[in-house]
Amino acid sequence: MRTHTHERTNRSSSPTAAPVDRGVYSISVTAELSGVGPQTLRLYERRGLLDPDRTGGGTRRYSRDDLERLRRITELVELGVNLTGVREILTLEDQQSALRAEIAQLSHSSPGPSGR
Amino acid sequence: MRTHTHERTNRSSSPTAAPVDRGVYSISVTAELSGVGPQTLRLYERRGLLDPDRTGGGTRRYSRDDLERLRRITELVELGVNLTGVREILTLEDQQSALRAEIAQLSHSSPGPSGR
DNA sequence: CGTGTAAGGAATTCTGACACG
DNA sequence: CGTGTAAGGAATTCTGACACG
Repeated sequence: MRTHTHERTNRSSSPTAAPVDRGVYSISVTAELSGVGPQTLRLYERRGLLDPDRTGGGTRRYSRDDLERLRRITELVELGVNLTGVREILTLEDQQSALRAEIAQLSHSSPGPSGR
Repeated sequence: MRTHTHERTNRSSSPTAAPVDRGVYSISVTAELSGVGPQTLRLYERRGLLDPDRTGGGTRRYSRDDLERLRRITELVELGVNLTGVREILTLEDQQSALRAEIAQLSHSSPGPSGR
């Protein structure tokens, strides 16, 4: 997981997870940036892989975070994983990063034997 | 037809992972116990989902652990995950149990705020 | 530009059959 | 009983097209 936030960042208030990552890209821009096609993006959403924001009018707004997630989806699909599998994997990976964060915090007080 | 073996007889010596779990079931017995069919078991192996022991003559020997893993595989396949996805998921789940074990050990010295 | 749904080609998963030890 | 491989039906994934706001 790489964070490429150069400028344009949120050094405003919260330093950790940024809920400031509002959706800004339309479906057509997202399709162009990702190479994934609008219909496919809608399909991913119906399958529970993505959940972009919506404007009051119902238009999808994809965030930077959504784009990163989409990159991972594309990776897995190219690997040959079907959409149901991708959904499970993303869930597991989300859990994993939570677990790793917990370990990092616990290690703060007592440095462990550096697993892995 | 699912067999709910609630026996859970593993009170031998080591309480955690038992490397004593030698392969004992032939492919036909494993097929019968799991309802998975011999050709499918071989396919799972080629796809990297299972890696049963082999006798000197090359005959597969499935362990209790393999059976448990197979149950999980069946679960995921029935859920609609394809075999490539199942492989990735099993890898992630193996990593997860390692991470959880690490957390459990770290928590021994300093009890955390009960995550999850 | 956005929304959604129904049709069809390409690829995948799995089984039953074959040949052999 | 075990080993392996090639053939074919069923289901899935994705795209281009349609109709509409």
